[in-house]
Amino acid sequence: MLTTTDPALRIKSAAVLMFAQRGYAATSIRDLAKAVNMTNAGIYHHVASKEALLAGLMREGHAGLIETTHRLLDGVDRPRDRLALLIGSLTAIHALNPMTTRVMDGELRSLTPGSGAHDEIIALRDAYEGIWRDTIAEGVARGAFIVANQKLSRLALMSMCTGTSEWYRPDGESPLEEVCAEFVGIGLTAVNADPASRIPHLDLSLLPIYPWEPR
Amino acid sequence: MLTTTDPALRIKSAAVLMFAQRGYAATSIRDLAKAVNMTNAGIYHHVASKEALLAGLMREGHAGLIETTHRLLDGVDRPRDRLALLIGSLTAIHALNPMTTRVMDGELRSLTPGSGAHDEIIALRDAYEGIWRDTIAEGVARGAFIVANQKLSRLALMSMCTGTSEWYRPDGESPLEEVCAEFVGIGLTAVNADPASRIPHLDLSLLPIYPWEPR
DNA sequence: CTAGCTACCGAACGCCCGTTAGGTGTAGGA
DNA sequence: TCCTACACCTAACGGGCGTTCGGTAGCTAG
Repeated sequence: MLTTTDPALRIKSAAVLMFAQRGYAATSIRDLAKAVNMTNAGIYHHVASKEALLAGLMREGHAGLIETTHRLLDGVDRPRDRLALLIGSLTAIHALNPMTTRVMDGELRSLTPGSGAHDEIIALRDAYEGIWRDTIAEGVARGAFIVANQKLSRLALMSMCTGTSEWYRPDGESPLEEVCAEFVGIGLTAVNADPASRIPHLDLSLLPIYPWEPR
Repeated sequence: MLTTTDPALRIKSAAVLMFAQRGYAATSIRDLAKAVNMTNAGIYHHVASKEALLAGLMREGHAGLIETTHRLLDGVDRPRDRLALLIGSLTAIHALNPMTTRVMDGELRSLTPGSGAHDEIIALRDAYEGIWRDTIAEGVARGAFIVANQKLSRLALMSMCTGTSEWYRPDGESPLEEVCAEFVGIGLTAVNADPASRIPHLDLSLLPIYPWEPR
């Protein structure tokens, strides 16, 4: 329950929390309504359907991730620096928005296959993965990375980053900067990138905290 | 739908498939019954409840993982070798049993909190994580590993391994041996283990394929 | 031939689901 | 003062849910 006045945002906030914790299928409109002090019918004044609510969260989530990533990488040329920013930002966004990213990463199966929303989210996810794919391919082509299998390396690194939303706690023992630095270090050595030269600084304040992410 | 004659096993097999693909909450007993050519009532001759079915899969899954791990590590003394076996086996078990491991990793939230089953699975999961924790701590204590933060390194590596169940395909471009070798390499360099000495061989045929894992 | 067991089925129980139709109250502008 | 727009409500719809009860068909042992 958030202190925002905008009811649509309060609904999104409660929804992303419950979808992340119990799962979409296990969350009823009535549960959601109770969390924002409405009746089930009241929800439908702000939301077309339960599935449209999920689709909206996932669409805006992915769009924000892609937009932020393009902004961060803009003007960065060296593959090693680009990969460092990809690893750091994906990790940090998962740490800063655990509920939203859990829904983004885990609830694709809850969108009706073949519906426009389903295809749209898949396209967004593929677009994001394409940035990683291209970055690694470019690094290998330029001789900046040496890997046995590009796809394997990418999947290993992305799993490591996305896993962050499952365990990171802001009041835990390791500050976010340390997590990102550690993961960037692991990632760069995993692709045999030059370990000597400086790693570009990642300004965490440039990363999105989704307005509906529960506080 | 499996060709086994044992109906209890056919139910487990269909259940783990549907739980992994749609999620526990989105799978009904009637769906499950249809998949094994029974009526909903017929299921209850073999299973006490829907939740007991999930709990059984998770309990036996974790128990098999822990038992296999202890067997693999038995007699292996050097932390570097132990960690290599942990990484390789966790990766391979996720690749060989994608449905079971997805349920094990993702459906803990579907067990009623405070129920015996819920606490039991948490204890099993903690026991398994303890093996990793102890291995890394021992390696650091003995000077075999150098890490900034033990918990961070463990979580990064385990996320990488468990992610395998989400993307690995037996008919894909990389054979399982390559995946394991690659991940072991990434993991050992992540903890700054001695990169020179030989990595112990992991016999994939020693790893469990759960009898209910769909084929 | 019968008794008992296993493996089911048909029908129903009470409950909860997503969604909708139609109404109510309130706030702000003309 | 009336009007419109918004933000919600009560009540209900058809349907699916997990689960249970009371069977029944088929097999095996005595």
